[in-house]
Amino acid sequence: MESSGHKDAVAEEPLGGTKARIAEAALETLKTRGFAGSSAREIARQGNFNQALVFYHFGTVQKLLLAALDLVSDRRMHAYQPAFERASSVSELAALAREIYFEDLDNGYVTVLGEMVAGGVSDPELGREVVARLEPWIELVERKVGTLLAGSLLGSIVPPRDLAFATIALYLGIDMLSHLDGDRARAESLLDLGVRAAPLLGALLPSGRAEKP
Amino acid sequence: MESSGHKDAVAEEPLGGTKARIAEAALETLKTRGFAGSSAREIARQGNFNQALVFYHFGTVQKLLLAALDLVSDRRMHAYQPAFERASSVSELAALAREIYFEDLDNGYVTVLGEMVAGGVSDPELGREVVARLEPWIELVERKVGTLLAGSLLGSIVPPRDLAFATIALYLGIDMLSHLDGDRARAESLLDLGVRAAPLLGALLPSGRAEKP
DNA sequence: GTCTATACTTGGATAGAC
DNA sequence: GTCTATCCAAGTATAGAC
Repeated sequence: MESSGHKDAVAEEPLGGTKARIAEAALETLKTRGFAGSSAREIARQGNFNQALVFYHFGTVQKLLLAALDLVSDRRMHAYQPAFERASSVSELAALAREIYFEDLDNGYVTVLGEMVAGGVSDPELGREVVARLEPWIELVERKVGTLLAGSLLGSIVPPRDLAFATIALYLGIDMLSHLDGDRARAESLLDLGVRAAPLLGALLPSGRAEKP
Repeated sequence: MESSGHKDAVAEEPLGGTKARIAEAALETLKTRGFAGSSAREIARQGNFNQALVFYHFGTVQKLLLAALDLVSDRRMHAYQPAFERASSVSELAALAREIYFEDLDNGYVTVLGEMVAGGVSDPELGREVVARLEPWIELVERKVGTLLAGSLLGSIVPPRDLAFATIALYLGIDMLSHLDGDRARAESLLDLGVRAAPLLGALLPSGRAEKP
C-alpha cells in the first residue's frame, strides 16, 4: 500500500503536498478551460507537473475532477453555511442568495459547478457523483425552508423538499443560462427582483419568524 | 455551388433526402448516447451511412448537432404553441407545463436539450448557438406572462422578462438535475405541486383573466 | 453524392528508468 | 514519488476514386 496513492478510497484525509497541488491545478483548469478542456495533459500544463502524476495520485482524470469539485463544494459550504443558518427571514435569505451567487461568479465557483454538471450529463457515472455533491445543498435549503414555513398557511401547501429542489434547480438553471451566453445581466435582474419581492413573501409567514428590523 | 452541400447557410430550406436522414440519426444518437457520445462515427453507425457524409452535408459535427436541435425545437414549438397561446389561467398553464415536461421526457426531447446545453457549456461558440435556440421559448413565455400579469398588483412588481427567464431557467435546472441522477420522482413531485399551487397564484390576478370554469 | 482510405491530432493510461 | 517514452483508441476532417 502506498502512502498517498489513489487506492486509499476511504477518503477525506486532507490532501497533502503534491496531491493538493494537482487538485488545485484541476480546479484552475476547470475554471479557465471548462470540462471539455480539462484533460490530464492540460491540467499538468496548468500546474507545471508531469501528466503521469494525475494517474498515480488519482487513478483517473474523472476522480481528479471530482476531487476538484469537492474542493469548491467544501469551501463554499464552510463559507456560507453560518450566515445561511443565521438568516431568519425571507428578505435576509434573498439578499444572501444574491450575494452568494455573485461571489461565486467572481471567483469562478459557479463556473466549476456548471462545468461539472455539464460533464455529468454526458457521463452517467460522473453524473451520479456530481449529484451526490449537490445533495448536501438541497438538504441545507430544505432544513431552512422547513423552519421558515413551519406552522404557516404556505407550509401546509408547499413541502420543503419540493421547494428546496426547486431552489437548487433554479440556481443551477440560472447558472447554466448565464454561462451559455456570457451575459450576467439577466441573472442580476432576476436576483434583484428576488430581493425586492422577498418582503412580500415574508408577510405570508407566521409573524414570529417573519420580517425582522 | 452544390445543391445541398453545407455552403448554403441562408438556412431553412426543408432538409431533403439524405441530409434529413443524417439529421434524424444525429437526433437519435443525442438521445441514446448523449452529447459526448455523438461523434460523426457514432452518428453514421446509428443511421447506417458513411461517416464522411456528415462533413459533406454539414461541414462540421457541431453544425449537424445544431441542426438536430433545430429539429426538436421546431417540432416542439409547433406542437405546444397553440395550446400555450390558448391557455388563459395560471392553472391551465401549470397543467400544460406538467404535460409538456413529461411528453418531452418520454420522447427524449428533454434529453436532447439537456445534452446540447451541456455541450454548449464547455464550448463557448456552441453555447451561443444553443442559447439562441432557447430565446424563442423565453419570448413565448414572456408574452404569455405579460398578458396574464397586465394590470394586476403582481404585474407592478414582477417584470415579465424576469419571470420568463426564471421559468426557463427552472425548467432547464429541473431537466439537468433529473438527468443527472436518472430520478424523475423529484421533478414529478415538483410539477404536481405547481398544479396544486396554481389556483392560489391565479387568485392574485385580475378576475377577468383569473381562474376559468 | 457517396464510398474507401488515410492523414493528423488529442487524450487516457501504463511501463520502466531514475 | 516523479519522469520519459510509448501504446492505443477515438475522433475530425480531407483527398480522391467511383
